[in-house]
Amino acid sequence: MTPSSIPVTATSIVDAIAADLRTRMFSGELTADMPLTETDMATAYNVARPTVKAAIERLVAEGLLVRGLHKTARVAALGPAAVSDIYHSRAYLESEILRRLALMRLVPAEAVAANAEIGRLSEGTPTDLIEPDIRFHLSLIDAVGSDRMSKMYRSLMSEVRLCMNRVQSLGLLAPGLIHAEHEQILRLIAAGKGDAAAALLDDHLGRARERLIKALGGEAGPQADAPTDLLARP
Amino acid sequence: MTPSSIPVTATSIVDAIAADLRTRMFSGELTADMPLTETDMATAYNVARPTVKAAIERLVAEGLLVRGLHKTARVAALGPAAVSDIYHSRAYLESEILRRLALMRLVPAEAVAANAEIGRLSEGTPTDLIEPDIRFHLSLIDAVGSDRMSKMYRSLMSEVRLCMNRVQSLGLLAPGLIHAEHEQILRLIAAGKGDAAAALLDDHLGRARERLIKALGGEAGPQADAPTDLLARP
DNA sequence: ACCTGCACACTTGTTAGACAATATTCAGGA
DNA sequence: TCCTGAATATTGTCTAACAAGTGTGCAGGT
Repeated sequence: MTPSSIPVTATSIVDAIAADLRTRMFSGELTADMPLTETDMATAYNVARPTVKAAIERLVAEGLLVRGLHKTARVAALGPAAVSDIYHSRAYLESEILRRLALMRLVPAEAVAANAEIGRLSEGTPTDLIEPDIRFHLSLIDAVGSDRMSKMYRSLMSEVRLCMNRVQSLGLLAPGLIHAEHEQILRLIAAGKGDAAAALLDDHLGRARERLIKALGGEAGPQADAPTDLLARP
Repeated sequence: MTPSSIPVTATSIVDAIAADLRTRMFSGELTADMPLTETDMATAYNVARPTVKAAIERLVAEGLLVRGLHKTARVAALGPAAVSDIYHSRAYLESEILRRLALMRLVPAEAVAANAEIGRLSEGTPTDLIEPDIRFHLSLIDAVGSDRMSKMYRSLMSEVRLCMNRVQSLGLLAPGLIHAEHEQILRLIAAGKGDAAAALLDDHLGRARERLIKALGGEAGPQADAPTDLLARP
């Protein structure tokens, strides 16, 4: 009796609620700083309070929600400092990955496919770009086959998505330019030029970071975080 | 009224139990594959079952415990494949960090102090080396000032500690050699030679990984994981 | 007008007990 | 021997409740 290739998904209620909250946060239905009271959510989902409590605690561990002792959980309001940290971390992880891929001349097919999808987008569709862009970067990480690296990068990307829902309407993404830069990165990997690929990715993510910070700052977000930038690149 | 520099620590029972379990796992009191039944732990800690349940779920999220649906949680048994993944991930994160530090010629004082502590150890004290060694590597990561990078690396190091309790008695660590390699890494950072520092760290962690895998394999650990190695370094 | 202190409502932390669903174990039969 | 099925153990979830902490608003005094 050979098992089917599609794995059976035994999912608990807590998993389901956490997943639903995630998608609702990514879709922008749950905006930053919105309070998520346990009793309210318990009635809304028709489950007991401990159940939603577990789901909330899981999302807090992921960094998507924030809460203090005896305080109600809120959707994480990622300020400029947090966005800076997230994108710098992305650069740290992914640039090293590019060096390793370049050593092996390994260009993941999934990355090529995702970037081709970006190339087919017209210039006027900013939001549709997010998903294939995430797939592009994730496929590079996944290509090295490290479960932990993939998990860490996915965690960073979930925070990115949380920011993105606030700037979805802004046309700050240029599909053509991004497509070209992605292709250049893949070319450098294929040529074994790890240093150049890492440097280009640094610029690529650095510009995205600056655009995102500017977009978030323009809406007068929470300036509570220390605005001190991380290490400067020469 | 300026707040004191030491932050107030409001800790819940769940936090305390999770912390206690962590230290007991690191100390080797809780060995690999040891089952942690919720009811047993509830009576042992004199708390209700949901409380220990929350603590268990937190440790599962950290990767220190593993559990399936309706199955009792067990201390993670990190096999050769997991150790390989952990150390490769460490190398990915830390080598990129070394490049950034080298660009700024930034040698963290804490790293110097930790390595000096290693230097003062005699050759015959293997277990005392673990703590300052961890401090050395953590201080390098912390020096870039990224909360997320620090958190991710700390997560990896907690898994390392989980392995270490199984090979504590083995004298597979040579303080003199490790001290010398650490000092060489710091020298390369001070000289701005990021590539060389990253390469040396790769060797440093690579050898530690091989020794650890050999030590774990010698005790006939769970060979369940796929033994396929990750990307080879040329 | 401003600050202090207190009572109140709201929310979370934790407990107790219970039932359902699933895993594991072990005994019995083909 | 191997498979089947019941009994046990353990977890998932719920209900109800109390304890403890946070924040708010109001009264009172300076």
